[in-house]
Amino acid sequence: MFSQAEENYLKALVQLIHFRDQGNEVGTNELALYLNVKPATANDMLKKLREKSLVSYVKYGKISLTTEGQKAGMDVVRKHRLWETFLVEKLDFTWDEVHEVAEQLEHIKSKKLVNSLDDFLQNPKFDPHGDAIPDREGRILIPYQRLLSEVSIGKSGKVVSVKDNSNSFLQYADKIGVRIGGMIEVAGRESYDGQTTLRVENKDHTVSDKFCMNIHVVCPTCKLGKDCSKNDCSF
Amino acid sequence: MFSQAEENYLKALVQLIHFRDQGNEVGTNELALYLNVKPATANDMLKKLREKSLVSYVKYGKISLTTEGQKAGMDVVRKHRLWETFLVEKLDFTWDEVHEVAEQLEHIKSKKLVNSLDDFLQNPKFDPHGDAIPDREGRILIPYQRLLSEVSIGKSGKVVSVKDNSNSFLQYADKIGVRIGGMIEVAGRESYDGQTTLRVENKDHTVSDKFCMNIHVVCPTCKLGKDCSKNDCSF
DNA sequence: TAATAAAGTTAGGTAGACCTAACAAAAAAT
DNA sequence: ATTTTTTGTTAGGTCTACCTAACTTTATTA
Repeated sequence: MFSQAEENYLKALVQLIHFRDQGNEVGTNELALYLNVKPATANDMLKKLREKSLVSYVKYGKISLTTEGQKAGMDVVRKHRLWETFLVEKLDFTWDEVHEVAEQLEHIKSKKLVNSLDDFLQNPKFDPHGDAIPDREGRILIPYQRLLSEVSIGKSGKVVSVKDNSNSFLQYADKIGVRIGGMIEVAGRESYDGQTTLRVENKDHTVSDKFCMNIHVVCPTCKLGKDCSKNDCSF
Repeated sequence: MFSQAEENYLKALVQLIHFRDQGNEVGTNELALYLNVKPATANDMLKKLREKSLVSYVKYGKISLTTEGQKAGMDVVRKHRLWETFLVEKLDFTWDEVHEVAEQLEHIKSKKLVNSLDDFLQNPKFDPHGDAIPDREGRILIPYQRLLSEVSIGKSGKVVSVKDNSNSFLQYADKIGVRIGGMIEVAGRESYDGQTTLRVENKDHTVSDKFCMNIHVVCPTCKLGKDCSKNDCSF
């Protein structure tokens, strides 16, 4: 079994290496920044994880996860996202309240618990933020998604996830009716600065390009699969 | 907030001081034994808890909890028992599988989580072992209960709790149909060695006195309250 | 390409929670 | 009431996960 700290590093590496749109190279500094520790600390831990064959990297080189390390990290992500789903669906937590608690719950060690919880929630494929939940083997479904900032004028998308998890962002999104599973139409976009007019629940809101770059949407007709273009796709 | 270790000590002290039938005096050695640590370790922690005004004791003297310490310990017990209830009722864990996982879950820090869970479970008063669940203020209902070994021949009792939580005991109890909430009739008892014949679900089982001393039962007609004798009590 | 900046590493140090071994006080037994 | 046993305490050490400060390597840029 892994310590809580080890699990945090493995999860962080999975997120930085596998769950990012571009730039899947990770360094000590970036990892440290992500985990709110100092580079020296991250470096210590990387050596420890290398000893345990969970990561592979050479001095001054880039970091990658071994198969075993990736599996372990995925498992933490799986638990985190299942607990988030539980909190929202069963205990009526709101979208922006779950993260902190899930950070603790993800470290509970019990295979039976995770799998029972999965069944209890009816094996959800996506969590309340719209992120994919890895299955027992660490596999995830990858919806064909793009940033709201890249959706053409006049087209619509269904919100599947957000990149920013800060309270200020989540509350703002919530206020203008932007939530996971909801539809957004791009009514207009200013070429000068990317200011974008969104139509949400029949109301228009003008938001910044920055805001749009934090929201992932999928084509509402063909949510899954990479062959989206074959259908009469919204994008 | 308290560390996980601190919480464990506070919980242990609550159990040893308040949740025991007799001998509510606790010493360093006993506490250490209970927590599977060495006396020196327990002593270190006691000094730390005294610093924080959670326990009060003098060198070589007996240990007691301050009001604050008792509240904190009760809170851990509350969480432990709520999670056990959740595991059994919602995730179909069995009686003897819950303890280990609840030991981890009890340390999750979120008032909202505990109270939501409490509501989700419909504010249970007793956990799957039949132990009382403290409420938000740390209060518990005390059922008028006695040991099965003290129930007279011919009388019946409803099982409310067990003292032994070892797997061997729990599995044995389960095998002969003894479970929380179930009825047991004392059909006979050998005065020589206390061998007792129990009638459970219309079957008779002969068990040892030791076994009976681990089971708490309440009068089935007047479960709560100390004024049991007023009614036509089964005992 | 040499100077500067950024990224990564090492050495040595702290706090928490545990340990062993030696010792002191209190309780029990002779 | 003295010895023995039990119980409790102290001192000093380990391991984990963090830290700072100093240093080295790699990358950037002038």
